[in-house]
This record gives sequence, structure tokens and C-alpha cells, in this order.
Amino acid sequence: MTPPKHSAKIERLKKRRQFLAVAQGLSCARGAVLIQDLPRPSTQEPAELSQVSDPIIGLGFTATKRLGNAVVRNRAKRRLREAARLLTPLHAEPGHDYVFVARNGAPNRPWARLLDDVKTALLTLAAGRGDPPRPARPNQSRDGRSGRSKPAPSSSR
RNA sequence: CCAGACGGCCGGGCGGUCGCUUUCGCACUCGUGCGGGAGAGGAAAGUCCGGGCUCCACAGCGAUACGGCGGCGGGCAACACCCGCCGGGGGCGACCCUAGGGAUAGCGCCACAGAGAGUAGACCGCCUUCGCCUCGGCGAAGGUAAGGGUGAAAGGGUGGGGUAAGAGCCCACCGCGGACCUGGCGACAGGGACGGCAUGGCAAGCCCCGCCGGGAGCAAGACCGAAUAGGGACCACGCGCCUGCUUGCAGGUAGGGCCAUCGCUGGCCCGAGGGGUCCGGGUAGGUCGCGAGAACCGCGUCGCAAGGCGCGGUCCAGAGGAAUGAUCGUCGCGUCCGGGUAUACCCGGGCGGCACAGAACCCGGCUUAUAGGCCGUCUGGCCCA
Repeated sequence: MTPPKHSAKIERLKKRRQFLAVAQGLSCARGAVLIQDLPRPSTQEPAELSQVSDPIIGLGFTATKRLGNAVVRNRAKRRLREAARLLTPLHAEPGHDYVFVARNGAPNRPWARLLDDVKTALLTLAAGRGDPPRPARPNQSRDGRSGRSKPAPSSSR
């Protein structure tokens, strides 16, 4: 195992407000997972914030009802939680909040592929190349994103 | 052995590695570490009934409205549940199904077809009389409702007598109603003097009868309670001028602001406050509610059973974006392919094959979903003895 990049404390996001806030940040979809990323709102004074970045990573996990019944949703979130436990010490940015959204295939995608999905998504976000948030009440004009420099999503097979 | 009926049970096993929640013990740098224990279901589901619990409302009784229930007896805290029995229907049978009170309390409805569908009716027919006439029919009047035809249903059925032809017109049996008798706690069953065909179906159309029923729900409810804003009390400081008094308040005024701008006039508003300490309401948030119970497991006993009683033993999830798992190996099962000879069976390999489904305050039920498998009792066949 590679040594962790940092030893940031990990917190769980628990309130609906927190999830809605992170949804305003960058996002990146890879395979069976969509990850949203937002720098943490500073709870300290600006002077204190400037010295060292806030050493906390916030994590949240979501699965919509579209994915399946409660058993399927729980299984998807558990697998994402396990993947996040293994990979966030290596690839996540301290001082950021992440929300892992389960997509189709999250409950039964081969474990190695799911780990790869999470890893590449985290790296893409760390490089600041995620997608901007969708408009709040969208008509979903899908040509609005066509020109963006987004790598083709790895086709799930 | 085959086909089937009913009842009960299980619903992946084992082992690595890494984790989560909680509890106990021990450490210490006091929130972490180490060790031990416990940690989803038969439906946790749907949220359809019945309760516990909490808050709100409420003198008692009756009536009305609304909703629910509806054979009888028993069980239960209670029920729309369960058990046993009765009536009706289905099956060769084991068994299964059954919204099963009232149609002489009243209203309403009975499509289509048909002459007629509920104070019955007469299309084809049948019979009598009369008339005409080509002697076989036609027409008119009347009597009928057996037969045909329509329909889910045609105002009892079958047989006989009777008659011009017929008809409960009369008779027998069946059916129907039924005083009463017998058995049963009862639903009901058996018999039945007598009546003499009057009494069709639908109550899942309205309704009538009997019984039951306050409302909302753990987001119930209780407690703690930050920042900010607002409320109250007290303290000291300050507050142009006038008046009043209950001596810290009220009214007026100088002054200021607004009504697009300027002048005049008019209207409205401000016209003493800020600071400190304390108090109470309340938001975010947090804690409790929260699991020893109509509990579970044995044994005994009563009961056909549901279940009751007695004795002994056990402690059995408590999360909160929501733990109870993730992953790897192996075994088991299923399926596909190839081979051994075709069935049975065996060997090798593949599988992104392994049910329905996740506690959310807690119990008792109901309903619905469910791959595969096990056990028991019974029924109908076939073979052997």
C-alpha cells in the first residue's frame, strides 16, 4: 500500500443542507459513480485559514430511488463507502467535501472496476477539471456541454 | 412409483483480510487504544384492521348524522384475526370456496330479445259458434294458456282426473308456507296437523334491523438550548424649549425628513438615546422518549382446537444521510458446453448465475412478494406380496 498523501480527518456529511451545498460544486462521473466536490466553507477566521488548509474531508453518499429498492440502495452506498475509505486518504483534497452518488451498476460492478472509477474521478477533480453544476431548474440543454473538454465516460459494459 | 390435498420448517455453509454500531472490562496523554460480548426478517414490505403509549378535547344519558361490522359457539387485551361447528356450492376423494341478517317496512331496478318482465301477457297455436266458399280453407266473435318461440328469469314441477280445448279446476307425490313435537348451549337438523299455489330475482341500488366507534399521531410528546434579531426589568450617564401631574411618563413646540423639482398651502413621520447586567419566550442544534415484553424457550396440566393455567430457565438489535457490512477463497445448488454409449449416472470446463427483500416507538393480525429445498399426515391410481 502506498503511504497516504495526508492524514486529514474524515467527517460524514449528515444534513440535507450540506448535500445541497456540495451539489453546487464541480462534479465528475466515471462508470458507476458520480462524485461532487466543493471546498469546505471556512469555519475559522480568514487569518487562521490562510496558514494551513482546513484538514477535514467531508464525505456523503447518496443513491436515488431510481437505482432500486432499499436493499439495492444500501448495498450501493456500502460499496461506495468502502471504496471511499480505501481511496480518499490517497487521492482526495483536504479541505474539500465530496458527495458520492451511486449510478447504475454501483451495486454489482466488479470491485476492481469500481475502485478504478472512484480513483480516476477523484484525480480528475483534484486537477480541477470537473464539470460545473447543472442549472438549478434545468431544461437540460445537453448541447451546452458538448464543447467542454470532458473525457469520454468509460462505457460501462 | 405416479398424480394430488393439507400442515409445518429452512431459505446459503465454512474460512482468510479489512471495516461499522453498541456494551462490558482494563489502561492512560481523557478521547483514544487493547481485549471480550451482542448486532435484520418471514415477510423487517404494503400501512389495511385491532391495541399499548403520548398529546388534545370531554359532566351524565338519550337521539340524530357518519363510518365499520354481520350464521352460531368459543379464544383473545382487542379485532375485520384465530379455532370448532352449522347452512349453501364444487371435487371420485383427501379437501377447497363462501360479503352467510332482513325482499309480507318502504322506494327503486330487471338491459337485449320477446306478445308479455310483476296491479302479467297472447305472436305462432288449440277449441267453440257464425259467415263465405272452388269442400279444403279463409274471415269474424268468444273461450283458453297445454305445446312452440324469446329470454338469465315467463307468476310452482311431474303424473293422473277433468274439459269443446284448457287451467291447482280437482287429486297424489315433490316443492313452498307452517301451529306444534323431538334433538342440540346455539346456528340448525329431523318430523309435521293444517293451508292450497298466494309468496320471482337484485340489499355489492337506496334502505331497514342489531352491535361497535372521541381526534391526531414518535415529525406524538418532554427537557436542555448557541449566534443573530426582537421583548421585559434594573443600574449609572445623557436628554433645545413649554405645559401637566401620579416624578418619569404624556402632550405640544423649535428643528429635521418625506410627498419628482422650485415657491406657497396642505398632509404624514421623526422629534433622546446609546451602554452595562440580568430575566423570560423561541430558532438552529442536542438529549430523552427507546425497549423486561399481551416476550421467548422447555416441561407439566386442562381443552377436539384456537388457547388457558402452573413451574423452571433466558435477556434477545437500538441506528439516526440511517450501523448490522465489503472483499477474496472454498464448498453446496442451478444452468450451459464438451466427453464417457442412448436414459440414469460420472468426469472436465464456463457463468457479469444463486429468491423476495433492510428494523426506524412497540405489540397482535391481515394482505402482498418469494429461487430453491426439507419434514409430516392424508387421498386417488398402478405394480408386487
